[in-house]
Amino acid sequence: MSTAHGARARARVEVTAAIKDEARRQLAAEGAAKLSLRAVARELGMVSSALYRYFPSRDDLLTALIIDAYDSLGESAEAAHGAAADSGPLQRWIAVCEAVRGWALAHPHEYALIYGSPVPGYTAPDTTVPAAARVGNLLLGILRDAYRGLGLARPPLPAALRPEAERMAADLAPDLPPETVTALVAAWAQLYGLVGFELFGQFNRVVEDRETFFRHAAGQLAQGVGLVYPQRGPAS
Amino acid sequence: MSTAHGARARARVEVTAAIKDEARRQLAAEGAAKLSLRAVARELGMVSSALYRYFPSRDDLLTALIIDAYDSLGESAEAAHGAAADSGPLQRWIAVCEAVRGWALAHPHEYALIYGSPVPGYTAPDTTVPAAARVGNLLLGILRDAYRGLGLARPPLPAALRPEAERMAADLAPDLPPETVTALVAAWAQLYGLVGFELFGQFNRVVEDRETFFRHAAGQLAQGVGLVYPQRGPAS
DNA sequence: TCCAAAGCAAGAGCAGCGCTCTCATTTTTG
DNA sequence: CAAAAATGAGAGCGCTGCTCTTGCTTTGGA
Repeated sequence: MSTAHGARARARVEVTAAIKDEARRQLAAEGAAKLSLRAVARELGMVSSALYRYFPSRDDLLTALIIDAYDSLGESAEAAHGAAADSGPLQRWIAVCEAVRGWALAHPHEYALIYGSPVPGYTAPDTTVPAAARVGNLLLGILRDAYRGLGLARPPLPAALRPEAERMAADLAPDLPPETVTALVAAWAQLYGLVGFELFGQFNRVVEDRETFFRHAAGQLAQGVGLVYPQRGPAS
Repeated sequence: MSTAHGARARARVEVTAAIKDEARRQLAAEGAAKLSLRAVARELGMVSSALYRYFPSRDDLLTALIIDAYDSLGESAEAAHGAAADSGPLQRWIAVCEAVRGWALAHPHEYALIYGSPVPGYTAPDTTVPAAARVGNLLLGILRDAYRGLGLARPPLPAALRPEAERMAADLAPDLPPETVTALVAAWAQLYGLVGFELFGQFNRVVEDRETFFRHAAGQLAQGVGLVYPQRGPAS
């Protein structure tokens, strides 16, 4: 159905892909701010106006790149998780965290695109949500496995936060304790704080051995979500 | 000396301030990417080329705004810390964290400017370092007080990280244990992860009661640096 | 099979941008 | 008081995102 509509449709997906490829190259080389539709068109041997047949605006091109970046990051994390499938939850947690960091260091501009300052006036369409959730779901899965296996330590929860914690748990993982889900959301944000600080230069002149530092911090995050010092989990 | 050089020098600082004020207004209104020298000049009733007598480039204007933003954030944090001066270290820690979050929510574009994706090709000059360090120094001071008073729990440190931890401690706070300094650096990055995720929309459809969530998370960070469950500190 | 409809590339053009250069005017300084 | 420095205005260069019109090609129904 999607590939049957003749030469024209096939050419369209090819050109679309070529535009995204060239845009990604410019993004990696110069950053999102210097991504220019005209430059992309020039490099592809087309005139700039022709490009608008494929992406109605520069922001739409960026949106496409954002979704691809989320997916690329998600794939990296999932691959790392798969490679550590035989290890314990703590090792898999750390493997995923390190995959996120590794991908970010390898694709700094794409990371900045998805986790840095949002483009002004630009709000990510709902299309990006599933791709953006992949890493979170991966971490959630690790916690689920651990919860059903060895059990999870349950970080204490202040009374004021309990309603919100139960709401989040109902939304994200009804089979996990609210304490765990809340701790995961916090750890998730904190993970990106660590990666972002390293990537955006905030660790310059502060942290030198960043690899070791990050591995340790990832382990601390794991402890925060109850992955360390496991105890028998209470009945769900 | 600095104000004595006649009307021209006085006019210069006034015009410089006016430019920065107008630029800050546009920054708050539209974000850094849409900050235009021409628009600033237009609003000030001058021609765009005249503006280059005060800021040699758009990036230099941004640098000035960055330093101001760091200082504004630092002042907010210090004020909050001062207001909580009579409270215990944990309360002061949380007060500073909440001040950071509050400032970020009140000045989202300025926060994005200093803690979001760096401007492409732009590397912050060393001028920004002291201003950028103010919040960190504040948190460090809280830990120092606690360490000298009730004492701090000392988070465990893996052997692989010990050399780096000792180096960081020697650089940042030779009077504090390496475990504490390492934990602080991590908590510092994680704090900005939490703030950034909320600010940049990553918590949309995930966290609703963000105030309560953040307060809890800040308390968890405090625990991570040893501020909770204080025990008699060992000899320094 | 033919023809209207739709898809597409190209070019010209608009308004805006950062930035540079020149020129006249004003203030400061030796 | 004259030389030097600072300042503002204007024109202009090359770039940007984006729109509109003009022809050409592919497509799908009669």
